[in-house]
Amino acid sequence: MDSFIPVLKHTQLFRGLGEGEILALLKCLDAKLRSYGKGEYIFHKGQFVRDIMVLAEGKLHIQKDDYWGNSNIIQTIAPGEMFGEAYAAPNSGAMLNNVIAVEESTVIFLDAKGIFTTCSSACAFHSLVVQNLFFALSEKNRRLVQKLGHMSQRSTREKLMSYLSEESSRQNASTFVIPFNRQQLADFLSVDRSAMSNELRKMREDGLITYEKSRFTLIL
Amino acid sequence: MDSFIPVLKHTQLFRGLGEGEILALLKCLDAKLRSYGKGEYIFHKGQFVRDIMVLAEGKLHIQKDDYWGNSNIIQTIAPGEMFGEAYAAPNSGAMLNNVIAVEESTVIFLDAKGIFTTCSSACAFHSLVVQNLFFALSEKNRRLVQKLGHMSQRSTREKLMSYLSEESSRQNASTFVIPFNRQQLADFLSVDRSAMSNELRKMREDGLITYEKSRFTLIL
DNA sequence: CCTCTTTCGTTGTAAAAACAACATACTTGT
DNA sequence: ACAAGTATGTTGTTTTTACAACGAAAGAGG
Repeated sequence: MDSFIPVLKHTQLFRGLGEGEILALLKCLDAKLRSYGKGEYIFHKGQFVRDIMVLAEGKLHIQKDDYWGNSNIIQTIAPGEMFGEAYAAPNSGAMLNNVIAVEESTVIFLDAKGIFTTCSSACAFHSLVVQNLFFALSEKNRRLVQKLGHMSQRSTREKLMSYLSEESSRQNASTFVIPFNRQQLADFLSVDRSAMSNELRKMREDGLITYEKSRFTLIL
Repeated sequence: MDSFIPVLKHTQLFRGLGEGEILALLKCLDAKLRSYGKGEYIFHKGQFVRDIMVLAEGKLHIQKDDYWGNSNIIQTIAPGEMFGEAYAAPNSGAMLNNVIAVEESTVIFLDAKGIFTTCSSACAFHSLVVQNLFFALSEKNRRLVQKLGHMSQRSTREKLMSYLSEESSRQNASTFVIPFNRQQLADFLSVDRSAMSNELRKMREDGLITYEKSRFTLIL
């Protein structure tokens, strides 16, 4: 566990805290580690969760899968990122999505109720953590709205342009790498993979973009 | 302003606080009132906001409008509900959507930075407000994910079923009234109104639903 | 009560997406 | 290096959606 302190130090949740404070907090929050293999489920839809999780290493997808096998990737989680905060509040109900490891991953579990109750060991930094948590959730919120912005586009091409534009401005470069393969990008945008592949080709023919694998360049 | 205290008492933000405490907080947070006519904009996309707003009366839509005149209703706001919390954090960037009054409405503005800094008048309940804020944001988060669930459905029929099912279970009744007219529902689900109307008829013919205006009944 | 405006349903057509099927390229493990 | 499995691109067909146009119904205001 201690080996992940350097990672934790740079997470949104523990921003502004020293190593000693983090160590104390981990105790307060009854931190637990668990590892997952590629393709393994961290959570199934319908499960009840009262922990807040931080990804220590690897890569996760939060996704909604339907009866017919269609997936929709709600969000990707990179090391240092948090997930499940939206379920930390009491009366949050069951989880609405699946959480899956897309690579070998290690997850840190923190007891959520410890965050809202002042702990015995007099952690004065609790309020800072709550504030950090709030900021993180607020950022996630804005990201969800961004994604809704892509999904609300009517055509596949518009969805792609919306997503690629955002990614370009987020990475502040006209050439950038996206964290998806084709199937995953299609799942993320909720479109058919082959149709999307086709549309990408047309967009390239129309001189809007060039690409190779997951590296895209927006033209003009 | 004082006339809205009873409303505020039952908001998520001020849950658990007495009237006196709310009154003190309103002072702390430099509360301001403003009224809007039907169709008037509360915020335009691109604006910077550092306030948290509570709707005192009326009805609002948070929506994304594109260049070609398509709207996408991200969320509807009812009296007592809060909006803009996702922009309360510093470095939140500009607002991504428009906020529009769909009826005559009154909005309360609260200075966000007052919430995170301890105030001079020693409001001990600040931490409770922060916690309330967190819970509210977390619920909004889950609602956004729900909406993403509808939008990720491939066909109009599936989108409708997804939305109507949720609304039915949320209102805990097989017959229920939705807060949209046809155009608004179409905007909410990001589909064409006439095509949606058509699909609704087919669904009725197929014995899945009945409806009249905004009152729907799920069959079986 | 009448007129003007908005909402809702209906239809036909053109465009787009889903789907299925397959070829090719690329990975991974052995 | 090989084989098996996975990812990507391509194409044709079927289904669905967007769009446009219009008439009927409902509502608002004088």
